[in-house]
Amino acid sequence: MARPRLQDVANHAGVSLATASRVLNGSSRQPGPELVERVRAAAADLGYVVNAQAQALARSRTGLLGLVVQDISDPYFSSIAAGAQAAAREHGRMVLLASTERDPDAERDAVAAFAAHRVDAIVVAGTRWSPEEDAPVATELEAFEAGGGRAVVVGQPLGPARVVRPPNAAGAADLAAALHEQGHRRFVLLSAPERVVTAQERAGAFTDAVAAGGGEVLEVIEQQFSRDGGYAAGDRVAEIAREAAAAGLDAPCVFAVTDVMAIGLIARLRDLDVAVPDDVRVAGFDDIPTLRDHVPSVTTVSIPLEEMGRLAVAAAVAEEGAEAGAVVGHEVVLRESTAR
Amino acid sequence: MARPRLQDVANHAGVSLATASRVLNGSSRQPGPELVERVRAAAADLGYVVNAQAQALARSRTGLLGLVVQDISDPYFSSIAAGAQAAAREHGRMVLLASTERDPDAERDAVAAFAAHRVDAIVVAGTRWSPEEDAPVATELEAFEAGGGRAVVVGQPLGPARVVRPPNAAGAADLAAALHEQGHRRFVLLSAPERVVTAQERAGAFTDAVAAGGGEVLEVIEQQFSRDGGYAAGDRVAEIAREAAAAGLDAPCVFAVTDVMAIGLIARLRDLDVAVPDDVRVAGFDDIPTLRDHVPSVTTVSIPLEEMGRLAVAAAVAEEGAEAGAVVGHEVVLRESTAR
DNA sequence: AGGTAGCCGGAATGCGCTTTCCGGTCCCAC
DNA sequence: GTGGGACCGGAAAGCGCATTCCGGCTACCT
Repeated sequence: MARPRLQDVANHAGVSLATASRVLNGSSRQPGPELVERVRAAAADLGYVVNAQAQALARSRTGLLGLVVQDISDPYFSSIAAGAQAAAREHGRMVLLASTERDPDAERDAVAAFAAHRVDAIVVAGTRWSPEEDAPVATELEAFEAGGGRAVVVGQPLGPARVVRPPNAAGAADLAAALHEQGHRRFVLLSAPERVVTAQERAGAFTDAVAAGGGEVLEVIEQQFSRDGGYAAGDRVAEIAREAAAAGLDAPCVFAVTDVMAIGLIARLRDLDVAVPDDVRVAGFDDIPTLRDHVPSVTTVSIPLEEMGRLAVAAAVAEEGAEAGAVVGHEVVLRESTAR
Repeated sequence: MARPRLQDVANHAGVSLATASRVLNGSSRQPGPELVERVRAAAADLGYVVNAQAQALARSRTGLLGLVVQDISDPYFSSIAAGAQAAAREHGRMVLLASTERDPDAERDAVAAFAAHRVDAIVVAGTRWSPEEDAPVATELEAFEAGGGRAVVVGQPLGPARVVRPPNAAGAADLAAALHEQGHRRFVLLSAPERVVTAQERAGAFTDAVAAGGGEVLEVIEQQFSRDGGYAAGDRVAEIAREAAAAGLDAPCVFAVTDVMAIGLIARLRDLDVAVPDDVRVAGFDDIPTLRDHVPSVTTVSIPLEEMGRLAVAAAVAEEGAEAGAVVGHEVVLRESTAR
């Protein structure tokens, strides 16, 4: 028993294919009420399920939305994905997902695969890399838009894509100002390799703001952009803290460019019996959901992850005339980890 | 400039449509090397991108995999999704994602939408509900398999689907045994409404094992199957703990049927100045990634979430002959939260 | 040398649906 | 009573591709 086709429904209802199509698939032109009824009944009778593939081919619109994230199991991305998914559902779109394990090549492959599936729009979420590494994805997106698709990126500009920008610079600057307000002056920067643009944006703005406030960045530690990177930085941070204590100086304040690094760092410091915030202060960035129940509670910059996902989808499905970029707010949240 | 079609490539290369198709789309029949070269060059020249929709229609296979989860921002599901995504990529499949906000109706809608998109297989991850609530999804899956698709569920049996079963009963029993071994005898069960089958499986097996060991379940608290549910249970747990202390009894041990509830509970207990594990012990279930850095570290049952996602995809893409269900291991992990 | 098996390209069909166009009705206005 | 809109149902032409035949060759076997 093969799946019934629209033609079968039409036959069963004693109408033409065109009429059946108009009844069942949201055409602007609706046949007379009696026929509508007959077609509906026939469809129900046969258990007809429309073939979206065939529809897409005929309409040359798929109603599909491609979402590329760098690691779907990372709370940063799964929050964005949740927002995007919800918005897509509201707009009647389906989401094709790709998780790239933070590999720019996989990012390009994902975009290419989405293009092959003729998704109506592609959302790429996550930090940009070096211009060389970004180039292939950018080219792919270029081709995609040339073919009539729309590209949106959550992060930094990439090729022709519209941009939803996390408030990296503003957030980091405000964080620096708030910490200054609290009396912190001696900072350590826990950042990521230069190619990670998000880390650079946050670190750069933080450094500038610290300098402007008359503070000092004692050292920049460069580590992986992950929980384990933060953990790995723990030993060096512990040393710095001990030197400060020995010299009778104020405990240093570490700005980890992302919450997951801050969490990893604190875990290592705990292993090493370095107290937070007594021996060293720690601040992060993102305010990921799991941070809420962390001990000690962690100072961070809260950014609306789900909303960013929603905004990206909104930009992706918006009518031609719609605006280009979206700005989102942020909020510095001071918690125990930087208490004096 | 419209997108080039295969026909354009064929013309440009001076060959027939059939030949171009055979060259570019992994046909078993490969034309002569000279033609292959010409077609390749023409495709590159024109920037040809195959139309997966048209392919799907012609082949009547889409290469799509539908993944239904109950909340993509929940680490339980995002871990499963990560495994599923990785496996899908290895198998050359694309993933269509739906997140249902734990609504059985949305679950059914998602399955129906996937069926309309003619995905080759559907994976539904998450606890089952009451038989009445499950029925619509089950019916939908039934129809889907009748139409030639394959259904896999991660959780409990549902309609005709193959099952990847989390070791709920075995894990909970082993946890009870391990806690008994540690000397715990007085337990409190923090469970979820009866309709949440996963919670019932864990709670049931735990209760049985406690009874078998000569322990006692003092009380069953029923709350939402979420972090906030755990938080809400905090007040009652605190009371129980205080009564125990007043009566000079051993501090009770709470088994929260999922880690996120355990985390919420501990958060509330901290607010109330009830010490874990001194005043009350807490154990969870799942060993979600974020648990690693929780303070106090939490006793739990570790289950291989990513692997479950992979297994589900493997079952979904397996050849006809392949086996039905998959079993996964588990491991009780004793940590500070239940230390005596 | 004759015959046949095996290849190779290409024409043509069809996957399931949307949509344009067309001819036919009905009704209203003049 | 007639002409003209407005509407309505259906035939047919694609949407872009895979794949089945089919006719023509070559190479090999006898």
